[in-house]
Amino acid sequence: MLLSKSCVYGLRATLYLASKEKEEFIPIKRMSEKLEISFHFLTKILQQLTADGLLESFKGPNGGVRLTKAPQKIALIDVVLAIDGPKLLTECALGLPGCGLKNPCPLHDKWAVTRDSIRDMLANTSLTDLAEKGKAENLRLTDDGDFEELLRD
Amino acid sequence: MLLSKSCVYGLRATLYLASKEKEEFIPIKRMSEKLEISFHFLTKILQQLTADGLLESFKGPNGGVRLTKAPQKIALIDVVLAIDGPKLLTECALGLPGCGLKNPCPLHDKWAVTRDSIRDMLANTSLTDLAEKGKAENLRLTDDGDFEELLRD
DNA sequence: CTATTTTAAGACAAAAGACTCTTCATTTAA
DNA sequence: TTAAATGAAGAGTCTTTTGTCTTAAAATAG
Repeated sequence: MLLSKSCVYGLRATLYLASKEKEEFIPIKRMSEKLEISFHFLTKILQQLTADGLLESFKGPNGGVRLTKAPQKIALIDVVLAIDGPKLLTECALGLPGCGLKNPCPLHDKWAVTRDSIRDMLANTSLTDLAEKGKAENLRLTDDGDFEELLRD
Repeated sequence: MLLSKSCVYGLRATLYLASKEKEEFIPIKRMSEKLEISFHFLTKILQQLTADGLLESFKGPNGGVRLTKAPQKIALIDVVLAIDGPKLLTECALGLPGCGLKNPCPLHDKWAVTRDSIRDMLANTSLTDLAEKGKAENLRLTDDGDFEELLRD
C-alpha cells in the first residue's frame, strides 16, 4: 500500500474539514460518524495533525478541531508528511539504507523519477482542489456515501 | 512503503539470478548468504515465484533455482505482481472499495496518472537492464556489498 | 460550583507482516 | 543403496500496524 491507513484517514478527515465552508470547530465524534472511522482511532490520528500544526483543537462543549490554514494552502503532501513521515519520498525502492546519488542501487535512477512524480502530484493538489471536485461531482469519501450526504447536517 | 519486504527480496534475488550469465541452478542457501537474507524466508518467497512460473527449481545436490525465461524478457512488474499482487496498480489511494471510472473518489483521476507512471516504470525495466547497470557501475544489492563481490565465487 | 461535553493520553488487544524453525520429500553422488 | 544436499510445506514467534477502551484534563453552560 502506498499510504498507511492512518494517513488515508487523515486525508479523508482534512478533506471533510476543507469541504465545510464555515471555519467552526467540528467535533471529532461527528467526523468519525460521517466518515465511518472509529472515533478513538480518528482522535489519535487528528492529534498527530494537531501536534504538527495542521489542525487546532478546542476542548469542551462546541469544541472540536479545525484547519489552521485556508484549505487552498494545504497540499496533500502536508498531511502525508505529518502522518507517514518522509520515507515514501526518500526511501530506496529496494530498501537499501543510504541509497542516493553517492551510493545508489541499480534501480535508484528510475525510481527517483517515479518518486518525484508521486511527490509532485501530492504537492500540487490542495485540499480545496479535491473538496471542490468532490462537491461538483458529488463523489464520495466513504465506502457507500456521497458528498451531499456528507455535508448534510 | 511502496513494495513489501518480501517483494523487495524477490527483486534482489531475481536480479542476482539475472546477473549470473550461466543458466545453472543456484542453491537458495548460497543466494541467501550473498544477498544477506534469511534462508528460510527467502525460500518461502522464491517458492511463490516458482509457483508463479517465473522460476523453476530442482531438488537434491547441484539443485537450486533458476529463471525460466531470459532475463531480458522479465520485467520488474512480473516479480511485483507475483509477490505483492495487483493491488498497488489497482487500489484507490484513499482506500475506497470499487473506486474507478464509474464510482471514483475525488483523488481518483490524479492518482490514476501517477499509478500509471509507476506501472510503466516497472513494466519497462527488465532484470537485464538493472543487472547490466549494476555490473557496469559496480553497484550494490545489499547494505554494504557491491556487484563484483556478489558475483565472485 | 457542578454537570456535561469535548479533546488528550496511554494502556491494551487484535490482525497483519516479517521472520524462524522443524519436518518431510526428492534427487544425486558415492 | 545409502548418505548428503536441497527444495516444499507448515507451525510458530516477533514486530508493527491497526483498532479499542479507560481515565484524565479542559472548557462551557446553567
